[in-house]
Amino acid sequence: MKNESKNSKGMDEKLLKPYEPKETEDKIYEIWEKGGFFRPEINQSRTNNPNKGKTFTVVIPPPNVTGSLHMGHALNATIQDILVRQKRMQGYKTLWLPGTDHAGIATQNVVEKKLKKEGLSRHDLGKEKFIERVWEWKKEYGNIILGQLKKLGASCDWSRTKFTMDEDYAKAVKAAFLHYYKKGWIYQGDRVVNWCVRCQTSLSDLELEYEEEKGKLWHIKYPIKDSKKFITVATTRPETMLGDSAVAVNPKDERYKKLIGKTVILPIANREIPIVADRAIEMEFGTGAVKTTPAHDMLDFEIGQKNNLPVHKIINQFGKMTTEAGSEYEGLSAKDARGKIIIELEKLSLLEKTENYDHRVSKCYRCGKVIEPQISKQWFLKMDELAKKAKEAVKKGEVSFCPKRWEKVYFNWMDNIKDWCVSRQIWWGHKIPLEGVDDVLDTWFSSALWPFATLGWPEEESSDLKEFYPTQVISTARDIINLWVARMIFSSYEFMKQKPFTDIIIHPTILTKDGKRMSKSLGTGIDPMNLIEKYGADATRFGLIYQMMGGQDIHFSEDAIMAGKKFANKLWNIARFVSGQSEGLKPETKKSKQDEEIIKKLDDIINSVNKDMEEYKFGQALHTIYDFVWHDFADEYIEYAKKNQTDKTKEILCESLKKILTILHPFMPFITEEIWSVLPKKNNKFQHLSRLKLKPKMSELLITKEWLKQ
RNA sequence: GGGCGCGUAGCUCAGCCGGUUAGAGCGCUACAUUGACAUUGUAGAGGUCAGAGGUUCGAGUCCUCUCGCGCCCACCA
Repeated sequence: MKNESKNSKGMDEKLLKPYEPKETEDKIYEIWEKGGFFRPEINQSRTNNPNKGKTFTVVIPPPNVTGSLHMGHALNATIQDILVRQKRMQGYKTLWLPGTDHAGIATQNVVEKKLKKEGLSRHDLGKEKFIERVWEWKKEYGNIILGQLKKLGASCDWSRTKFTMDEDYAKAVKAAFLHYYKKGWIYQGDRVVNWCVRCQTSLSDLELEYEEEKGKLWHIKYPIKDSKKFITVATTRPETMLGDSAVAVNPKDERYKKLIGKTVILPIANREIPIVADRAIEMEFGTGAVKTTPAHDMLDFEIGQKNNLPVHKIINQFGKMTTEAGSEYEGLSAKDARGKIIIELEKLSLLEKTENYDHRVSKCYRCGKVIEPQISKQWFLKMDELAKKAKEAVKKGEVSFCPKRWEKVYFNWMDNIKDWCVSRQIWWGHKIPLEGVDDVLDTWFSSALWPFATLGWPEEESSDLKEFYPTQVISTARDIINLWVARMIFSSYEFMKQKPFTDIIIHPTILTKDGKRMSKSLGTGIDPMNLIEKYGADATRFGLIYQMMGGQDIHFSEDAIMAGKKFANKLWNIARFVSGQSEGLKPETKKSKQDEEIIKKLDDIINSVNKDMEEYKFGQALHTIYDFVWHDFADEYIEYAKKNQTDKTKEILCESLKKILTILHPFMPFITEEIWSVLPKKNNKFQHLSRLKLKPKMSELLITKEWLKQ
């Protein structure tokens, strides 16, 4: 940059012996950010650009404001950064739009926990004060994760950072809801929903977690009216029998065929209930006869509707028995009620047998409490029309999953789609914009609008929306394919009349070395910030991508990050050698066999890397660069060039290094930029590698003639 | 009950459309080295490519089955 001092060997003193990422990364990031290199208005300033006028847009999957960067984020951010940096260099007007999600339940829980330490509950504060506290919390901690992304080198346009509760974003949410409402697709209904008694809200099926639990299967005899016979039902939740409205059997079941239509005396409650037929009943399970509790089970609710059964809500929103459960039980917890029921049944000799039975229990994904399914009034969005279009989009290939196999997960969900329960009973979120309704919307309702609401929708005149929509790529984790990706797709077709993005990259899941899930609570997680601290951001990015092969899950090994650090050092020393060697060169104009070979090899690997990048095979691409740089360029050619110090080898060394830096830059942006900054350049237009513009194929560098020759 | 992925060196993984002595990183062994780099170089040890059968002139590579591991979906009460 400035007049560098040279030592006696002609080597830049700037290039210290070992590479120290700490000394360069923050400094370089500041240069990029201050220079506005990540802003599309600035990053496409060249005139002779073959991709002029073309945009490339990626919106980041907005991390929850509660979160801090985990390995999955780090991998995903690196993937996106590689993509946008490459496209930027290729001359696309490139926008990577960052932001955060208000994450209704998650954030509310975090703030509630904090209040608890002060001995307060949210009810002590009241709704308004509580929401104020959440905003305060968001102000203080909500952007931590964005700062961490910067440390990783993410080249987002921070001037366009969005939050799903921003004022303009709230307008978009409101507009979207009212649009559906006017269309008649929003309705209120009584449904059995997954109810979390702790969070006091309904949850969608996708917001549940399942846990295998050792339980029991109780076989209970229900007396048949005007007979001495019984019909035995099997249940894991005997306490719900107080709310039974029927016994259901499969119409094909020979054992029970004759009983269909008969009446049963429900024990304890002493109610008369019918035996009904339903094809959904599995004959093989339990006794093949199922007690039907419409208020507390989804399937039972449906059977109830088909058969016009009364609904007895016997458990309330706090998980306590209601008046309808009978005076003996009112006020008891469901668990206590169960114990009491069992004793009672034993007294009545109606308990036929008890089996051990392991089954999956659904739990709240945020607080882990057992879900209490119960009937409640909720708002729903009709899904049939929306799902149809979204399905077609993927079928027709307008939108594609990469790797393709993930589309199965999507289709499977779309084929079995149910109306979306969009109301939640928490306080932190977008209010449902209807008179007298104080529920809020499911967080994912707002996330579903992310690709266009961040660009200015519903303002028709938004220039960003016109210029940067639709986006090209979304990159995300598999577990939100349906929760988020599917919903963005149908939202976009509904509101924008077009696809939200073309390619959906589903990145690998990062597991521990022995294939276990990384989780904070299990203590198996690794904090990427520690890796950056220890090895540098470039090395961390390298290590993550280096392990990303074949679209499979990554059994994370820190060795790969270490290899990244070593590789950075290797590159650093290659640069020291290339920039240092300048005196006592023999004149030579002809290329030797070795010269020809290395030039060809480099051009070959650049083509191969470009091809892999187009197919999002980032791991393969990085392996190719690594192998070439270390083994072909350093081990072979540099050793050759040491023995043949000529004008020619010097020239080839310089040209090759510049090409290497260019192709490696999206992967390891800091060190490549740093080395670039100290290489002699004729024209200061090419001061920063991040602003370099290339032809689509990197092997044909736009400005080869101008800058390759020194 | 459906669906998906994986089983190749001690560990983490490459090996594309099937083709000569199966590769890398880390680890291990021996040697080298004050002029790019010990965060290095050279050489080396280490694999019946989960198992069985099949297709083929020829199979980690394609087909079938078996075993083992992991994940996802579904209203088995």
